[in-house]
Amino acid sequence: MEKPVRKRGRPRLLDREVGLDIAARLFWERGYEGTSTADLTKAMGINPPTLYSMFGSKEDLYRQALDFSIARESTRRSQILQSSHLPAYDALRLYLYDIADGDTQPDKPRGCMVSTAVLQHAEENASVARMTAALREASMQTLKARFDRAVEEGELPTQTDTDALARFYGAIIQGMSAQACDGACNTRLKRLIDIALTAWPGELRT
Amino acid sequence: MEKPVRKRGRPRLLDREVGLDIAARLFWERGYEGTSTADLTKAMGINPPTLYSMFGSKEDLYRQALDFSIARESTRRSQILQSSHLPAYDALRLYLYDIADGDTQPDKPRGCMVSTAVLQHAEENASVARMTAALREASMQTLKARFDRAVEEGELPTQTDTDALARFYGAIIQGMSAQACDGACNTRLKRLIDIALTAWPGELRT
DNA sequence: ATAATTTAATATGGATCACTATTTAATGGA
DNA sequence: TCCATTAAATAGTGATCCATATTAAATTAT
Repeated sequence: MEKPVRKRGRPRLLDREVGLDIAARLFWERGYEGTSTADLTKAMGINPPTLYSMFGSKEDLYRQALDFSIARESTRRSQILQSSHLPAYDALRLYLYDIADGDTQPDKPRGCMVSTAVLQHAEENASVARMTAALREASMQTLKARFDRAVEEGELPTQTDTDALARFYGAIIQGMSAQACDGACNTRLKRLIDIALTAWPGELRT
Repeated sequence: MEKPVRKRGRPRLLDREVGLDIAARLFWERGYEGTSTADLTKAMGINPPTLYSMFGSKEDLYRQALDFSIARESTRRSQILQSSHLPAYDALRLYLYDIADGDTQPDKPRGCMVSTAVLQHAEENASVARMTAALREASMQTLKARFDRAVEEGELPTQTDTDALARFYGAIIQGMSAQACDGACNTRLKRLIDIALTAWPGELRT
């Protein structure tokens, strides 16, 4: 961790990560198409040219904001899910609870930022939609990998369709996120999770 | 059914219901914000003033297109769900399968048109979002009412939290619709449903 | 035929969209 | 001090957004 050596030239008024955090929140609340560059520059307190020199384009900024948010919070969630000393069932439960609770910041929207992002979209935004779809697919594969491990470790029946099971709990995350958009509180989301967990096909070693 | 008595004046080139069907499909694929009035007029083969004289505004058209689609297809689905000679479990299964299959028309998108509509949105579209959220809530209440009946008829335990159960299967529909947007086929959606049905807390009289 | 009625087409309005060419300001180094 | 460097601010760009005032066309009634 270097001390930020001041380069020569005019100093930046906006920290890059602060900007990404603001952008991520706006995109999360309003969606990609519902967030204008004017919204973004206003929220960041900068002028349009600054936004474009820092982040490239609206689409580039969206990618960077997603990467930044995922890197920051998905790391914790992945650790919960992959934790080697937790049975798969408990890891899944804590993983889902974490999504229901959302960030520690109270004004931050609950649910998952990518699970319902850019589902319907204008043709011109197809590339953005492909990106979010790929992130969702990756999330499904992460769940599947954990379930495959559970099969190997005898926590799930050997004939378990782990792919289908991953897409089922992926659907739960997507449904939770949709209902969070509609204002559902986290206790309500956790009731939803509790029901979803009764579909767990393996033994419960809790 | 009256024969369409020709009124005097220039005849319409576009049938109202044909226009609503075209609009519904576009809004479904691209979302409310992702569909422009230019997209709509082009697809209907009309000019902007015709669209506004027939439907009022973009938002009015969206409401009418949703009402039209719901009236046409939700009637069948409601009949499946409310069918008096079907156990609640089977009614629910057929109801969900119907959503997974989508319309008979092959090019029509699968999933539910409202379950993931206008979740994130610009502030200026808040009223549209409130409408779709209200439709989703109504759909949840429809499920809950069916489950309440199932409790009365002894198909579900008396202590069943029917509200939570309705929101769980509502989440399934939302997750299905999201995955359908990402290209999931109906057999994959049905596998998802089959897992969700294992969370059914009552007896299976099938 | 002419009028009355209804709808369609032309042409465009103001606002906002994502984005940028140019100029100005603020720093460190020589 | 003066320059090189870096970033911010000004002031827009053409395109597209939703919507409409006005005119032209197509029909029935008289």
